[in-house]
Amino acid sequence: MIQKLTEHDRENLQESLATSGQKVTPQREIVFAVLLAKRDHPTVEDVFQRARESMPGLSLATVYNCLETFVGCGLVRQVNHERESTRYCPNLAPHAHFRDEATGNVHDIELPPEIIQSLRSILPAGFNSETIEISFRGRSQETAPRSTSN
Amino acid sequence: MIQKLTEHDRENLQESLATSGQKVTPQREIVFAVLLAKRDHPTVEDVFQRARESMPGLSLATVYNCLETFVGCGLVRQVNHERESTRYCPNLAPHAHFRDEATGNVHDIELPPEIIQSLRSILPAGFNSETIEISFRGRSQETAPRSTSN
DNA sequence: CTTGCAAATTGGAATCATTCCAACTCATTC
DNA sequence: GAATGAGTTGGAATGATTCCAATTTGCAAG
Repeated sequence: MIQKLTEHDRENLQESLATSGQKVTPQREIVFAVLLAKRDHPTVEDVFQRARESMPGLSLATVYNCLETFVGCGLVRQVNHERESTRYCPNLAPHAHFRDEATGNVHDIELPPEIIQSLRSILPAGFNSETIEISFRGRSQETAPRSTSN
Repeated sequence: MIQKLTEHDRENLQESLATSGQKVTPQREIVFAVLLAKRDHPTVEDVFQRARESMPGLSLATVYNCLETFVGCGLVRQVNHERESTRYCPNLAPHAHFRDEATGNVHDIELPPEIIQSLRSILPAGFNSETIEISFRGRSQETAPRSTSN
């Protein structure tokens, strides 16, 4: 079951939405809370299932809408690996992703600023990048079961 | 219209296929030739259209099969950006991709070994990566029309 | 309070890339 | 020249995502 948002998180949500002229709704609160509650890079379907526990009437379309809205106002990041379902991630710090082929789990990998800097520097003149995405694929010796919880 | 494979390219194809116990077929030759002829990171549909010019009876399913086979034996790389259709790339040297948001074009960006090295080094112990994918998204001042030809 | 809006939500249909499958082709081998 | 098996084919099936028209909701104005 999903706990409610902390005061701080709700404000964050409220402000980010307001900035792009949008409002907090019960659905958006729940979807946001789900993302914060378990940071295991859930798919839309995952979010849908979890959110339904608190709000049974919630529709899949709304989950798509909410997540798109959040991405639009910079509250969460999309994570894609190959052509698998898109996953969502409320970690806004610059980071790369490691996808464990054995388990399917996705881990955040901290990204030191100097690496980002050196990556930018390999772009030829005239290439202006807004986003850099880095993903590793391989195997990790995870001990924990499926999760990278909060 | 697609030129035939050079002697060298055909041998390359033949050997790579043979290594995983597979044979050269007319369809595979054409699909491979299409990839080499214009290295603009075509989608399956692109490849299909181009290959049909030389082999009208070719089926889409076969193009999918051929490309999958090539990826399997290391002849070409898959390139994914967000959830767009998969693109294919016969450039085997380590490189990143730059996706121009304005045109949709994808450019190869050379990747110096020391960068790859430093990227590997940010992985925590226990994470063994087989592949690193790096993609930039932004805008470039391209002068040339849609292509990054051979 | 009502009324009227605009934004948000909903369920289901539509789309699109990709995969699956069963039938067919073709080159080889016995 | 029949059997074998890989490869090819067209069409059906799948699955994630998007689209859409109909409601619902939250407010603001009267």
